[in-house]
Amino acid sequence: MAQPQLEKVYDPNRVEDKWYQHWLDQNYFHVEPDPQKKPYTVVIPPPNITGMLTMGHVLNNTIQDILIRKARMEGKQACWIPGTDHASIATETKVVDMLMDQGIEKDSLSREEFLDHAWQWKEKYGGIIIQQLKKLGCSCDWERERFTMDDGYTRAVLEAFVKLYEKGLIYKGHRLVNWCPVSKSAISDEEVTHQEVNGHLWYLRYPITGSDEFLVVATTRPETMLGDTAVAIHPKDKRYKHLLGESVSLPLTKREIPIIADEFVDPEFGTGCVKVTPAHDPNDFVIGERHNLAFINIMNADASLNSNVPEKYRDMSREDAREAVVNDLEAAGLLETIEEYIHKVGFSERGSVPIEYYMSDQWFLKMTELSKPALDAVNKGLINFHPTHWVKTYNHWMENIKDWCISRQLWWGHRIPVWYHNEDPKKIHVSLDGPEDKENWTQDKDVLDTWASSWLWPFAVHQWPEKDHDLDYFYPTASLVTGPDIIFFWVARMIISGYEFMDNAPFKDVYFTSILRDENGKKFSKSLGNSPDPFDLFEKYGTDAVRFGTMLMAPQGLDVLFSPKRLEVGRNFINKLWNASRFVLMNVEDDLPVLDLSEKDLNLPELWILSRLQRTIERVNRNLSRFHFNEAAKAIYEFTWSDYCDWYIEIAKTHFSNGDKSSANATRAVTVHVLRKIILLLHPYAPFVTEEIWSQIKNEDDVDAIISAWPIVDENWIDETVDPQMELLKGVISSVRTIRAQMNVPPGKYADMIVHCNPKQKSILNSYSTIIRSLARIDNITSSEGGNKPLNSATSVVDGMEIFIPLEGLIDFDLERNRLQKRIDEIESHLEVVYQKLRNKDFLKRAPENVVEREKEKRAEMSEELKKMLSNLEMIQ
RNA sequence: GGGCGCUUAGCUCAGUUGGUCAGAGCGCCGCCCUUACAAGGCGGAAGUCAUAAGUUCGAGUCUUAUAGCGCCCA
Repeated sequence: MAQPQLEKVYDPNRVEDKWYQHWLDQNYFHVEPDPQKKPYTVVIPPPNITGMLTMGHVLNNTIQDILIRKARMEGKQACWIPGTDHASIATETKVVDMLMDQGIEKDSLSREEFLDHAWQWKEKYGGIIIQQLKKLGCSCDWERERFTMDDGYTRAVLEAFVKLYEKGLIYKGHRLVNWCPVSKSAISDEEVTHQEVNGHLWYLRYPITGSDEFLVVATTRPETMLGDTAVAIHPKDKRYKHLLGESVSLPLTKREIPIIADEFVDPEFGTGCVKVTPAHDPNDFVIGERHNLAFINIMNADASLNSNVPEKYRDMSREDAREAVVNDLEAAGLLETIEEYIHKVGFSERGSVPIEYYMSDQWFLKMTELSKPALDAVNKGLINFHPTHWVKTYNHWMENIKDWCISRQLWWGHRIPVWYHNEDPKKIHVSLDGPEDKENWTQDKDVLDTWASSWLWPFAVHQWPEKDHDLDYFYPTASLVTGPDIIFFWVARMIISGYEFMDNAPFKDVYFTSILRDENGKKFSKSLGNSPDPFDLFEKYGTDAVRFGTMLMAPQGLDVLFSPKRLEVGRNFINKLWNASRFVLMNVEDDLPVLDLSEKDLNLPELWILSRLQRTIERVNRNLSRFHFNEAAKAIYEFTWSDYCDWYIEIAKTHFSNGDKSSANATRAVTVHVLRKIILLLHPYAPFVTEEIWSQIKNEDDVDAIISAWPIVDENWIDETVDPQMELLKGVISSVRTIRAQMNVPPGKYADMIVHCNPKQKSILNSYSTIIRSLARIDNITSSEGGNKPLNSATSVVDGMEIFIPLEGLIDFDLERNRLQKRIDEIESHLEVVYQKLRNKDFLKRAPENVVEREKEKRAEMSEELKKMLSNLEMIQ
């Protein structure tokens, strides 16, 4: 026997970096177009350069790695294109904070100076997450790494803008937009999240001009009253109808504002009178346009109040202004009452503060026409969502799509390629390189929304819009793996841009991952601090275990309650596999058996495990092809642990020790063969440990696991007849073990077994008696077709066979009676169900024949077992 | 208000097109350091498949309603 070449416990730290470096050295991850081979492309959802690896990234990128590694093993040109995105708002915020720490105000810098700092920051920190993806084992084609602000990519982004502008799809508008006071920029509808907050409803009295009376309006935002330009009532509201055409005197200001009627007003809300602030509320904006009201912007970019409000309130923050306004109104006796009020407030996703609605000049992209081919593609099945239920969400958004505000008041990003003539700003120039006489023009100060660059990702990672061999070969991509939280931000828009610019879908399948939550169901988030650091987990369990464990616990389409404890399953499995491999290596001769299995005369356990292996390969492939990663993982897990380790290897031990060289060698060959297939099936999930084990068990001239041929089903090894035979063997062994355990037979004591069975069963038992003796700890096996039942025995019935274990002196008859009675009750209740079906004439008439047949068999089998159990019980009464 | 999803063992979840006596991991109970693995082995206990009705010969699975929970959109 060879010495074990593997350590007793798997040590991930010893092998992970070694193999990753080896793969890089061999350049396995890089591919070039090869017309002889099929491409399989995945583009990474580019992580943000400010980002650090989270468990969400682990989940997402492990899945992509699984797809890519499998495709590579299948001999495809598997290309996983990595990269990062520049994240305008997030990065600019980081850089501004960093400068602040150095005592530098952003406003004191020129745009160029600021961008210098930003690029420096990017060089320093922007690559961290890429390094982290390498630790995770991602087999990306690093030679193709892209960044959304690379020169080439930038050209693509600007080119797309110009093309859309020239088609008349981009326009500039003075509109009310979502405004983030922290970033001091517009943000898109998708970047606003609505949350319920406990607020108040303030009832304010507005004096009616020329009267002693008041009109009372209710508002959640009293400070905005400084920008009111009307009070509105419902046209049919009898309470107020007589006031139409009158005006009120707006408190705290000296302005007279009209009382108007508008259908939009809900007479049930508050008093039925609403204040109208057209420059700060989307509904009021519409009313303002309808009634030609004044639009008074009362805020600065940071949401402090501007010079359009009375001096007293100028430069106050909106929070301070609210307090001051309420106090002053109260002092003036104009505050009627305050109610507790729960309402939804829009928050800036980045700034985590309530957004403002803010009037400003912004660039918009018309979406309605653009979205049509993308909507069709998904509904016609040209693009498949997994799970499919996301289609409805997609459709709903696409069918109600609004124009996209693509400008951002930031410096870090793609500067909008629009120039205004210095003499006449109405004259504009839109092009990639700008006007020739640049000195007469001024470029737009704003940059584009980051998503307006990443929506081009599947083709802009190549040389688009240049003619490009790589683009031709690698586009469209195969699958996209991403979180459902960015279905609108990114997925929908990529599909739109794919059809607009490439006239083709960017991918065929979209897999939406689970959302990870903690044990209490809270979404992992930075602000809650409930997100585990993946590197702690890699350290504790090993990267493969984290990958495999995560895949095992991530169901399709549902959220995952993640807990590090659940990764123990993964770690234990990796360790189990490791030790099984150790065992195999300890039991093969110095040179591994090179055997042509088809020439061997194999025994039942060998035929069985090979047949089970085919079923497992089939199950893994089927589930991977339908993106059920957890079920494929489970198939590998169950086969390896339950079939291979618990049964086959235990059986193999008896062959290794019983001296028959030819059968031992056949067993060795099968043992190694099956293990190799397991290793290859598992490789995409757990690349490091499998490559390590593979290096020990492969044939000398075999290539590395990462490029070995992916296992496919070999029909020759599927044998329908071996399963029932093996089940018989396993059933006998299990049932003896159960008797032993329940009768407290000491593990070291071997018992005898007497079996009453049919000739066929007898033949199986005789052929494999060594196995039974070893696994069930039996001395002598006596089998006959019937005869006297041995006394003082524990009994059980397996597949019609009666098993007797004589336990003179050891048997506790009370225990045994209870045991038998319990089983009898069980059979009787099941049998009753079967009888009910078979008594039902409709069942006999309408159910398919094989189903009826099966019920009849069950009736026969269970009646037989019941009869035997009853008579055995009788014996010990 | 509209949409989507979920409810199966103490916990976390599987469960293909309706048809084995409903499964796994963790936890729990008993025995075992059996020369790959105690991160292990063997055995065991544990479920009215949320509730109600319907379709069907037959429902965890299909339909409808109800309740509870979660998410998205307005």
